Amino acid sequence: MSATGRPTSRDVAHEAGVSQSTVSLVLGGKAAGRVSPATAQAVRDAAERLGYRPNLAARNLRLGSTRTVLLIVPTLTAPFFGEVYRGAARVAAEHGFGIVAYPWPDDAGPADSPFAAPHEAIDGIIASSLATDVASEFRDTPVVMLDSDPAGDGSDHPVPTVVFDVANGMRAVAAHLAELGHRRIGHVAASIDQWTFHARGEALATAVKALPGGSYTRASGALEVGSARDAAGLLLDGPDRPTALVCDDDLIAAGAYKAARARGLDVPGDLSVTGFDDVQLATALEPELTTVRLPAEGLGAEGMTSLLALLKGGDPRPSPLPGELVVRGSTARPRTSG
Amino acid sequence: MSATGRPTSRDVAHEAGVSQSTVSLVLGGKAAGRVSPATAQAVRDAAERLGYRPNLAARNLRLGSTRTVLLIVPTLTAPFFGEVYRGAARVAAEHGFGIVAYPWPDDAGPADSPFAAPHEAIDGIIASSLATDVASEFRDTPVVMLDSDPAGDGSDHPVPTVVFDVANGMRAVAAHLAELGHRRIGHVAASIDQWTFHARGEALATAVKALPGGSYTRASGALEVGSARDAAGLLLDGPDRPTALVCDDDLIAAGAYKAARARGLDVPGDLSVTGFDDVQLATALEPELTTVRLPAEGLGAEGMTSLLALLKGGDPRPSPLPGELVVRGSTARPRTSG
DNA sequence: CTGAAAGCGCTTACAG
DNA sequence: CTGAAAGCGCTTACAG
Repeated sequence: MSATGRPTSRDVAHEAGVSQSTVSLVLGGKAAGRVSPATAQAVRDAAERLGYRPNLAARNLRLGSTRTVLLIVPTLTAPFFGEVYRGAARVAAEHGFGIVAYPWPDDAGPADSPFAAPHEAIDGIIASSLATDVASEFRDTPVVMLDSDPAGDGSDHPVPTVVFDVANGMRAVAAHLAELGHRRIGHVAASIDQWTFHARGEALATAVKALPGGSYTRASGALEVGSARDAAGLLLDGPDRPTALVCDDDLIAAGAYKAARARGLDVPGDLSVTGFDDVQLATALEPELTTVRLPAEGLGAEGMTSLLALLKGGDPRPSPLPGELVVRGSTARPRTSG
Repeated sequence: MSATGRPTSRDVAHEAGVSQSTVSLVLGGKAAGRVSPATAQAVRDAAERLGYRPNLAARNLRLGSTRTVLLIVPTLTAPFFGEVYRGAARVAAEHGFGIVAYPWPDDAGPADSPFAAPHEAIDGIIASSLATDVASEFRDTPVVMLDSDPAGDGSDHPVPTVVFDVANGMRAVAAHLAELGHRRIGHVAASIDQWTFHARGEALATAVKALPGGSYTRASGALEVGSARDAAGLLLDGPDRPTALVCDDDLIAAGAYKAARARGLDVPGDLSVTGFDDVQLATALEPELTTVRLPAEGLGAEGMTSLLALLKGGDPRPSPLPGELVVRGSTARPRTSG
């Protein structure tokens, strides 16, 4: 056995009384028709006795591939990214790949790029909800972007990008509110410079303004309850108070609830509120939140599928993933319909 | 340049007109006093021109260490684990280690153990909130457990374990409620077989029963809003309705809010409610939730510190991390004090 | 100050 | 059916 105490394939070979290459063949599953069943069994027994596990660094070096993909997310602290991971991991597992999650740049503390980290031994990258220009940091590593501007950074080397069809989701929200009779619609926006929020805002403004008698007002704040409450308050205290508040995100909707309650407004009696994403919070709130469910797991799965295609030399062009309006208790006809 | 297109240290050597070992010395930061500044600079320039990045599989194989630690968590979909990751990653980065997150067994889909995955090339494992007996799966890989039974599985080979002092947290909740005048206290428990929930329940029951006139009732449900609402409802509909509901978790408290509202009970006027964890939801609720803040980031940091000690051959015995009672709007004197 | 060489533990042609 | 050998790209004594 080696000095470190960890057995190698040589140790197994010695134990089984065969050559090291035979061990490799057997344990690599390439023994069929090349090694006698008895020998193969002896090798497996020896490996078992010694508690042998192959050294992956050696295998990776030899094969020039790690069958591992790095999933870069802005934070692990949002449930959304856990679902993205799950979807990517499922597809990866079906193809013998593993996924490693890497929060960057936020959670990691000292601004170390993924390539300062030891996980560099990877075949490809899925980057979620990051600015498009980070793709250039990855040099020649194949990369797929998630939830980013599909138009890319305008470079001549477009990166495959999987997005939600958030515009359509916002149009569904606007249509739902319009059907209930709402015309004065306030938008509590996230003041975050990300493609998805720009797309949400644009789609909503366009849809509301296209409504006969539609009026669109807007205030924005950080993606955080207190800030969202203040932004919603601005809209509620302004002239021509909106009868409905469309929020860029479920957490922002929680802030809108607080602003409403602080002013003695009942949701949905006096004010309808909608969210976006449909995270767990949406059903924890009272009343439960009308929102747009985004298939986060599907995003991860589609991202991994595209990356696999890319690794095979293909040129994937993923289509946007549709969201789904989920109507719950936070929307109703406006008291003074008009 | 190699056939794969990725430059190696040989390529850099050739470009710079030096030997491969000199390249390794320079780029490995071991050139001081051994390589002339001019040569060193030539090497760095050549590496830059070629876009050279070292092959980590080769380095790992040579060094026998990956300086990478696997963080195993039951799910990535809870914000709690994101914070654990952040704490562990911070300490790891300070020591030149990287952290790789691995959800297991839940999120990964097909029940593949961490050792079926390609990430096996690791130096150690931090396992959070898993059953203690999984530690035996890891054979000779150094492992530290987080948020698990500190007594271990009773084997002769105890695993270093970092926990929160949840018992003390529950005692603080009980003391807070007792001081407000509550005596009939209901416990909405999580029906999950994990050390932390057993410890929470035991500490609360003991503390309440020690109160003069104290009465403890209990109902349990899954860690999910609807199930928590039903469990809380059971307690509220029973004889001698409790004046306060102590919940095992913030999400369960959201369920308790719903049960109260469904019965026309005001929180905190008619019913005080407390949570545990202090996740984002706690301040998104209305009223904001009195709860116990658990230092999740500290748990990750302490776990990594213990693992580093273990890797150095030490015998770490981490102490429990204290929680902190955070009093907000969901607790008040009972209407009929006594 | 610099280079030739050994070797980490695998996989896979190749020879027998 | 089995084994000897090359080589993946590094790091690090060792020799000069």
